[in-house]
Amino acid sequence: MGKQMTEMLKGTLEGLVLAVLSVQSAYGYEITAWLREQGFADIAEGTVYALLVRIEQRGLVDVQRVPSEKGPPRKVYSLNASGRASLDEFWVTWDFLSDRISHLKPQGHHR
Amino acid sequence: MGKQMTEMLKGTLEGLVLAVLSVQSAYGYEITAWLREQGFADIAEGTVYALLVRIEQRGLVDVQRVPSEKGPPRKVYSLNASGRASLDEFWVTWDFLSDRISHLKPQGHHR
DNA sequence: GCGCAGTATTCGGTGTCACTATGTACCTGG
DNA sequence: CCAGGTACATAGTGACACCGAATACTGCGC
Repeated sequence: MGKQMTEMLKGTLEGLVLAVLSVQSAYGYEITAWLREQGFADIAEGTVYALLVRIEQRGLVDVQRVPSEKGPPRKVYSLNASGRASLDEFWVTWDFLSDRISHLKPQGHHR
Repeated sequence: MGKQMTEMLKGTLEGLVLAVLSVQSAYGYEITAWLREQGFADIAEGTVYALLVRIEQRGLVDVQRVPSEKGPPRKVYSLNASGRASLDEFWVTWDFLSDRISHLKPQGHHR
């Protein structure tokens, strides 16, 4: 992963995960695998777990331990009301930032 | 500034500044003022100056001291070849990330 | 002439975040 | 038994934006 990507993920990775959880509950290993499929090939497992611990401690998600047939019990996270509010905020912030940045992109002005 | 914005600016602020400098050379105070006009109202002056020092040390910009009629001499930064390369990289990273994130954005109207 | 506001830059300390590296634990197949 | 996939946790590191304060140069009003 490039250094630029590492820095750019700060803040956005949390939104990304919240957005995923808003669609469907999921557990850490699953989310990591999904991110890798999406092209975040080098995302570190530890990063995702740490993020999940963080949003749990902030009360943005509810957790349920679910036994797995294939390994240790899973911690399934689901977005709660606080989490949805935080996700809404994320979209506002993202829209603002992405709007400002797109204005600066050379291709932004068409021929 | 919201905490979300603070985190999201990590990595993107540098790209933002490089993009500004690709249009025209500028000095710190000027860049800060411009950012504030663009809606980054609470951007910290110290943040911009620290960023400029950083990209100077990485050799992405050339610097020229220019006397000011209104205060102490200005440090005018201009993007060099390395800086343009780094900016190109930034756009690649940005496009990738913003593409993944936009896929997750609910385009509907339900919540 | 003196303080004050606007201009312009610098710097030490803080908190947050992604990454690295490693460890633990559970299960199945060879 | 043990190798490999599944699943989670965490101590330490580095990078970055922020805060607060300091420094310095100028022109203006009093």
